[in-house]
Amino acid sequence: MAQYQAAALDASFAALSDPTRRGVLVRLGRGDASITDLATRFEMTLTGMKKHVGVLEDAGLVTTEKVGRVRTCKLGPRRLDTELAWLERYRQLWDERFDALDGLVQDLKRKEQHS
Amino acid sequence: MAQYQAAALDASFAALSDPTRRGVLVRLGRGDASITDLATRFEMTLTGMKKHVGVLEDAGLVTTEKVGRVRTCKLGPRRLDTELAWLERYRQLWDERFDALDGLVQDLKRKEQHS
DNA sequence: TCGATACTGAACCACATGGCTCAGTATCAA
DNA sequence: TTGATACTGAGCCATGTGGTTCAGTATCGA
Repeated sequence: MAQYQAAALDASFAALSDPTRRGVLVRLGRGDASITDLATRFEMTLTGMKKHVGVLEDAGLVTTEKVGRVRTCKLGPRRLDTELAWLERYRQLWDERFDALDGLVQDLKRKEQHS
Repeated sequence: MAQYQAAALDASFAALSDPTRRGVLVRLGRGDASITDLATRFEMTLTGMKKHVGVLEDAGLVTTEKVGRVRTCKLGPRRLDTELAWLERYRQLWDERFDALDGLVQDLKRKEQHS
């Protein structure tokens, strides 16, 4: 089951690894926007912005619809729940790991006192 | 202030966008491991694995130390808190956005009933 | 109808990525 | 001392990325 989500995580984390794309997501959180709107705001050519939107769309984070000349972009169906869950699980692992290390250090200190 | 974290987010999300690297993190959550350990488990050459570890190290997610012939890898200082915070903020935006849309739909329905 | 607008696709560029091999170097163990 | 082990670095390859320009096509508005 975990494997089925691996590709989705690959795509969404890759999509999030670019500051422009993170910016686009935040911008779309405040309202839909056309490619031109986004290209203007992020000081980029239409073509360049369209590529970013394509990446976000492939990752399911954005959906677009073209009406007339204008392609309108809006937040997609994915709320990044899987990604959040992964990070939370990781944090848990991290905590456990460092707790274990703490325990080990305590052990060592105790042994040292008795040696 | 947000800008200062942008590069860190770039690096960590990029590091997380590869399934092997996510696997390495989980593996290290269960205990430290050498490059050879990791290369064996993920069926890859030492050189290949070393590159992955390098990416994780650059992102601050892993630290390594070489003792004798063996380089031991362990979880790094970063607990992915910034990344988690970003995703949570995004999810909030997402919720607000879709609540707003819901409101809009309600409005439209109401107007339609009265027309 | 005609100009302006909005996008689209192909093609190019420099550079990064994810893998590999191969040829080292350094260390351990017998 | 010598062989095995563990890594390291250079360099190759195919592919992807983040941007561009340029040449379209489609639509809108006067």
